[in-house]
Amino acid sequence: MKTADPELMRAINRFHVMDAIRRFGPVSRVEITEFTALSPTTVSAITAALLDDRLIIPEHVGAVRDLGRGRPRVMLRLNPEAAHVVGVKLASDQITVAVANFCGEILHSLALPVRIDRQTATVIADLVEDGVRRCVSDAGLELSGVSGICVGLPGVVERAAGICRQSPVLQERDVPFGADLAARLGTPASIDSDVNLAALAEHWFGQARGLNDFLVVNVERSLGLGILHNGELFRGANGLSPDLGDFMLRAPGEGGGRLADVASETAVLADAEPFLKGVAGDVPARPDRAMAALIRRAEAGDGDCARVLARAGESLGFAIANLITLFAPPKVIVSGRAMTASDCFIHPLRAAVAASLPASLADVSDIVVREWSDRIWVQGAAAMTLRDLYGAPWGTTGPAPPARGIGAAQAGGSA
Amino acid sequence: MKTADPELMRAINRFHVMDAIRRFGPVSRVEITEFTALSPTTVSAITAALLDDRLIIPEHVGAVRDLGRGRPRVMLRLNPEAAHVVGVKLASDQITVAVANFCGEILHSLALPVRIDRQTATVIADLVEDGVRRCVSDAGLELSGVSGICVGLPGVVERAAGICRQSPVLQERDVPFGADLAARLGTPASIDSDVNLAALAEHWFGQARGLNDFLVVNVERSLGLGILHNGELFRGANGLSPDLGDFMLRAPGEGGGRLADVASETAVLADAEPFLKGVAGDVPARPDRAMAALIRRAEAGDGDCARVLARAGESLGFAIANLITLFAPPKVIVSGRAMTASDCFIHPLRAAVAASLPASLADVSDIVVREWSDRIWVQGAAAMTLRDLYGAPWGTTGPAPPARGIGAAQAGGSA
DNA sequence: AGATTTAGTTTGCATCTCGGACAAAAGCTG
DNA sequence: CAGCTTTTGTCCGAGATGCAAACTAAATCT
Repeated sequence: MKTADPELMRAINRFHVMDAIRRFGPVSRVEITEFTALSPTTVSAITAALLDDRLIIPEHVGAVRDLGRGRPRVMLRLNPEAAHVVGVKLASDQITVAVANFCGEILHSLALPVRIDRQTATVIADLVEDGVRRCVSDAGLELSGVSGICVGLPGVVERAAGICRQSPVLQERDVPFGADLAARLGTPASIDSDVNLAALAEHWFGQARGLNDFLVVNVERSLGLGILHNGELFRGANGLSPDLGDFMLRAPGEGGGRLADVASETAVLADAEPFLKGVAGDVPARPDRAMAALIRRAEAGDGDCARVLARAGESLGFAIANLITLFAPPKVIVSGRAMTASDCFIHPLRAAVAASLPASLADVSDIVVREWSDRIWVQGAAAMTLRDLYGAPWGTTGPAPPARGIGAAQAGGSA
Repeated sequence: MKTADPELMRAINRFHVMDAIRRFGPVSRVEITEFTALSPTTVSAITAALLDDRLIIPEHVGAVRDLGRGRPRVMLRLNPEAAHVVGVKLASDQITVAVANFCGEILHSLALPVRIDRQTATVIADLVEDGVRRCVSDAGLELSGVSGICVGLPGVVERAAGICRQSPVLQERDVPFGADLAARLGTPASIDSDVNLAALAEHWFGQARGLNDFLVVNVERSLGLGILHNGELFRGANGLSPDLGDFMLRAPGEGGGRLADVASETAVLADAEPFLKGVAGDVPARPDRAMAALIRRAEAGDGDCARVLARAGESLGFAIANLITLFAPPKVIVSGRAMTASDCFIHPLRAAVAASLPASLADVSDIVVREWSDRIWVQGAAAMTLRDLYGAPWGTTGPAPPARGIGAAQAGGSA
C-alpha cells in the first residue's frame, strides 16, 4: 500500500469527483458536494482543475429548472473529447474492435469475422493491429489521439503482466499480447479476460449499476467467469482471472470432469451430435445452426436433446451454487448466445442452484439471464482503459450510475 | 470509500509506522524510514506521537552495535502494556479463553471443557462471560483494562453485524453474539469465523508471515475455510464468512452431497462406525478415541478404514482444487486434529488436487499440513482486535513479520 | 427595486509531508 | 584527549491540501 501524501489525497478526491460526474451524468458542484461529502471549497478547486485540463465541460444551459429560486446550477459533464480509447474483443470466430470516447460511448466499431482459433498468435496480432488501425481511422481519429487499448479474450489472463496464460482462441500459451500490441501501435495496451470486461461494463453502464457484488457467467464455446467483489474486479493471487471451465464437477475418484467439458457450447454440441444427425447439417462447421436446431428440438419435446441441455444447465448451476456459497453475491448474471436463453437450459440451472445452496443462502442471489451484443465487450474494454485514465489511486473501479433525471436512461438494458 | 483529508493521511501513515514496528520487532527510526518510504521527518513526528500515547516504547540499550560509528539507533518496540485484549474460541467440546497484550503475547489462558453444542446460546454466553471474567482476573487485570474481545466460532459469521448466522456449535440461528457480549462485559466485542482468525494468526505470527495470499482449511467436526487474499481476509458480499462444509460435491442430479457430509470428522466417523465395532467403544461418545482407532487401523492396512479416510481426503482435495482455480493462492494450509495428519487422508487429498487442477495451475499452490494448538485460535482473536486498535484506516490487515535478526524465530513452525 | 434564496468562490487557518539545515551521540585519529 | 567523521534524529520553512466562514453571483419573489 502506498504511503499517504498530499498528492495521494488530491488523487483520491479528484477520483471521487470524476466518479461522481461520470455516475450522475451532468451534475452541479453542489450535488457533487453531497455525493462525495467533500466541502464545497474542495469540489470547486478540483472541478476548476478538471475544467482546466478539459476533462470535464460545463453546461450552462439551465435546461431543467432546479428549484425556481436562487442562482442556477452549472451542470458539469465529462468531456467526450477528452480522450479516446479502443476496445477489442477476441472470440473464436470473430474479432470486434471499437473506438469509444471519454464517456464510454462507442464512436465506431468494426467486426472481422475470422476464425482466429486456427491462427497463430502472431497472425492474430496482425489482424488486431490492422483492425485497430482501420477502426481508428474510420472513426476520424489518429492513432496518436488514442489514449489506450484494451483487448478482451476468453481464458486465463494475467492482466498486470499483459500475458494471456491460456486461451481457447490461442494455440500458444503465455502470449505477451499486451506488450506486443503496445509496441505495434505505440499506444498503451492491456489485456484482460473477456468476462471481466463484461462485468465491468455491466457495472459502469449496464444492468448492475450501483451493485458492488455480482457474478457474471458467460457461456460460449468456453465458460467465462467474471466476479465483481466489493466494487472491484476480483482476481486471483497473481492477478490471474479465474476460468470457470477449469472447475471440476466431481472428485477424480468419481470420474472427475471439467465443467467446460459438459456445459460449454462446444461440449453440448458434441454431446448432442448423435441426435442432430440429419436435422442440422455438419455440426462442427456450423455450430450456430446446430445449436439452434438443438434448442428447437429440445423445446419441442425431444427428450434426448432436452437432456443434453439439462445436464449442461445443471452442471453449471452446481458450479454457480458453490460460487454463491463463497461470494454471496446479490446477483448472478448468466449470459451467452442462444443456449442460455432456453428454458431447457436455464430451468435445470436454477433448480440445481436451489437444490445445492444451503438454507442460509437460499435467497441471497438473484439469477438473471442476459443476452449481450458485441457492444458490451468492447464497452467493457473501453471502461477498463478509462478507469486508468480517471486515475483511480488505490485501484478502485468506480461504481455505477443509477438512472436519474431526464435523458439518463440511454445505456441501460432490460433483462 | 472515504474521502481523503489530512486526518486520513495521517492515519494511513501512522498505521504504516505501527505496522513496521510490529513486523520488524524493535526497530529504529531510520529503518522505519526505509521500510515505509516515508521521510525521516514524518517518521520522527509520528513516532513522537506514538511515544506520547505510550503505544510504543524506546529501547535505549544499544544491545547490538549497529555499525560501529555514528549516533546509536534508538530501537522502538510496541508497548506490551499499551492494551490488553481477550480472545475466545468456541469449539464443540471446549471453550478457550486467553488474554493477550498489545504484542499479541498470551498472558493467561483458560480452557473450559464443556460440550457446548448441546447448550443454548444464552448458556454459552453465560459460560463465555464467566470464562472471560475469570481469565482477565487471573491475568491480574480488570475488565475495564481490556480494550476488546473477539470470539471465534465455526460456521457462517457476519462479522460486521456481530451475528452468527449459523454454527455447528449453536442450535439457534442468527445469534447476535457480538452485541450480547459487549453488553454483558461492557467492552467492545466482535465475532468472526474461527478459521478466519486462524488465518489472521498465521499471517501475523505464524507460518504464513509475509504471504499475502493463502487458504486455510480446517477439518474438525465441521469444515472451515479461511481465505487471505491480497493481504486481507476475504469475505463474501455481506461480510459473510464462507463455510466450506456447504460446498457441494456433485450436481444434485448426480446425488448432490455436501462436503461436510463426507469430509468432516463427524461424517468420517459415521462412515467408519461399522468398521470400528468392537475396536473402539461407543463411537459418538468418544470421537477422539474412535478417530485414533480409525487412523491406526487404516495405517495398519485395513482397507475399509483406509477407504473412508481416502474418500474424505479426496473430496476435500476436490474442493480445494476448485478453490485454487479461483484464488490461485501460493499456499494452502490444511489443519485439524489427528485426521489431517494421517497419510491415509492427506495422500488422497494431494492426489485429488493434482488430478483436478488445470495444467496452468499445477504448481502454483503448495499444500502444507499444520497441526494447531488452541493457542492459534485465541492468538488470531487477539490479532483481530489489535488490528482495530492499530487503527488501520482502510481496513488492511497488517502484513507480516519476516524472521530477522536475533531471536526473531520464536513463532514459526515447520510443515 | 429590493429582499430572498441558492450556487459557487475567495480568504484565512490548520494539518500534513518533505527537503535541507542543524543538533546529538557515538567511534576514529593523531 | 581534542578534534574529525559518521550516523541518527530533530527543527524550520516551503508547498500542498482540505475546511469553515465570509463573500460574491445570479436567479426568483414581492
